[in-house]
Amino acid sequence: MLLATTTGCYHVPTIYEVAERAGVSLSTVSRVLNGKSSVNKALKERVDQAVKELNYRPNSVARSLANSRTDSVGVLVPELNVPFFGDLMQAVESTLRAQDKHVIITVGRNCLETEKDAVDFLISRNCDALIMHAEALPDDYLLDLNQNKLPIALVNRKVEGLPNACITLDNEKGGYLATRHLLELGHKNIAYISGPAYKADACLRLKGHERALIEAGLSVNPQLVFNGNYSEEDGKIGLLELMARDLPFSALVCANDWMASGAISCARDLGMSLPQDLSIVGFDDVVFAHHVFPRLTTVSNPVADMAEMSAKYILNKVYGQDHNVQHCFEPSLVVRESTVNFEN
Amino acid sequence: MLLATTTGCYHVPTIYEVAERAGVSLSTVSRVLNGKSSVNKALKERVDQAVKELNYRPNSVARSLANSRTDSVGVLVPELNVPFFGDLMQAVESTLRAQDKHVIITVGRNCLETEKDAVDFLISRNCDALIMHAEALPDDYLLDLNQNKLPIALVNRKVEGLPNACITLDNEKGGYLATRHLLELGHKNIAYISGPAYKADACLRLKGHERALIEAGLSVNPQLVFNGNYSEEDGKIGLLELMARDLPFSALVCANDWMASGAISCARDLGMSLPQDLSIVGFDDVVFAHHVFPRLTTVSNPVADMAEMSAKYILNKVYGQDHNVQHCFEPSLVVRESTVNFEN
DNA sequence: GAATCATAAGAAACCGCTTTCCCAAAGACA
DNA sequence: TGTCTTTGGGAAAGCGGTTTCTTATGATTC
Repeated sequence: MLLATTTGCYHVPTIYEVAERAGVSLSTVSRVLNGKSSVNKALKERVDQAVKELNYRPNSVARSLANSRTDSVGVLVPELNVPFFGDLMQAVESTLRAQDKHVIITVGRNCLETEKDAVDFLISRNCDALIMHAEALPDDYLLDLNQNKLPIALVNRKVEGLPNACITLDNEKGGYLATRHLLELGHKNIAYISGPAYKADACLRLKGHERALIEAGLSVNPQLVFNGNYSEEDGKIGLLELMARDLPFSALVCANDWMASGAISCARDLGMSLPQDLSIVGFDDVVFAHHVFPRLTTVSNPVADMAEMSAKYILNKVYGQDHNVQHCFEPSLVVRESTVNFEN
Repeated sequence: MLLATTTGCYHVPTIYEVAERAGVSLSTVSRVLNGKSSVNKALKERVDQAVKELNYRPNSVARSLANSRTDSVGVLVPELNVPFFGDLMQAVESTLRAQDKHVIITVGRNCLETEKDAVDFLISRNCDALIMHAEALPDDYLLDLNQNKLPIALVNRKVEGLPNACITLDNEKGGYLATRHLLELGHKNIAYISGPAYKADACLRLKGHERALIEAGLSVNPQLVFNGNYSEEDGKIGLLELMARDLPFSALVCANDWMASGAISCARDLGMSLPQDLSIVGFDDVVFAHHVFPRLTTVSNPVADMAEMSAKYILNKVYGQDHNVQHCFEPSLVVRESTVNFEN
């Protein structure tokens, strides 16, 4: 408990008061607290005792000023109210807080200006490092940041020149798994709604899809691919467009769960019965994937693991800890009820 | 741009260097920067010029130490990866950041110990104030905090003795709206899956439900009420239990969307066709409410507005700003496809 | 027993900024 | 013109720690 004073305010004890109570100098107190230098056992005990009696807690601001470390890590995510990024933050926050670091979270909104703003803001708060899920910032910018001695970790993004900072998913394999699953169910005509072509993950997922087709001896037909922008709306538009092209397909891979959800709504609106008329696979396995009907078969994206790893990387890099760091993660297939054997 | 030095490191300019370059003392620079005291116009211009040339940014840590304000607000939410709290954080973060404050986010996990831990942590980071969606912390604890001169704002919670700090929803009205909607559709036998009885919002929602029934001249039958814990699982259990009681009901109100989603899955597993066999209303209108099938009719919870308001309250209270603060918010009905006229 | 060397604790500088205190210059007034 | 206020800027004292530098003490060596 803090000590009440007559003002009704609560006085926060300083290191001076601890030193006085313990009858030592404040440098000794500091040494005891940080344990970096050896201190006589008797003195140490007196200090510990005083700390306990006063319920002393070092002032984190003063400490930061003195050793130019804030014990804070800036986090940049596109949105806060999207479960995928929620998982990311959850993992980062708990990993760092367990080591007494804290996170300062900012939002980038997939917009270059907002992301730059956010990074400026984090820099102005003297963050020791940055963990980012950056969508719009160009590679050069990230390289610059890092060269300015601000350690960064990038989740879900690969930047040439920053091999260590990047924690990524094997997106190609994910795309491959999704399509191979459908092939194994007997589907031969598989449509694909991709993410935007300028995003590396979208390209890799598509590439994996194509590899699966080729391995199965099938041809890749660009007419069966639609380029969306990862939004629910584009799932709808994509399905309509693909159907308008008049090529038959019995299954559909969507490059994320949002588009899959949009496609499902759309299919139902068109009077199709799912999954019999159309098998659908998503990607990411976000929270709501099992809320959609039929429950979505999808590729899990271990974003929480990746986020935890990014935090560990920072703990190593900035705070001298020693965790094992894995840079590339494997996706896996989660089979639910939106895919079914091809019947014909 | 920062200035490169020969070490490859980047030197961050201090207020001394600004003063030197402008040919004034550092107190003058400080005065110009904070604008609290009048400064000769010519000097001010020289300082501004120097600031620009050096790309000077005040060190936030040193500033905090000197004026014992960190310009940071601690935020406590139960989970990060739940859209409802995502909305809350999004609103708080953007409102505060627009005023150059930052948020430090911590997670409480609906657990007393974790919540206390989180608050301790936030206090140790010298937050200027706390915004909380506290689930487990008792009222006394919150009163204590506030009396210790740490301003707090409570979202979605009413604590006697802290009338100003509480930003709440009219839950009673929400429960009323949900049930009245069903009554207007002709339903007479309406079951209810409640949240835990120890939560004030759950009780109020139930009370609203009962008021609607009474206003319609119907009786309140406790046999048609099940007490859940707001989890998806309890939506399932609740529906099964209610059906086992063998009283007919054509509609169901769930005290939140998660339980509604659970009930929907369960109903479908039981072979019911929705919404014909059972109309279901949720509460909160979380992101996935329109992903479930049938799309969920629910009561919207303006959590983002409430969160923004809590941030404004703190801006007023701690940072001397002057926003209008509204303490009680109104829910509204969102009609989708999970409710339908009672046919018989 | 004197000289050498660790070891540990205290004194003081420092981190970068705010703010009080003080004094000089300028304006107001008689 | 001389005194009294204002006004505005500089010097310096914190804010609460860390860390370097210095010195006192006791242990080790010859």
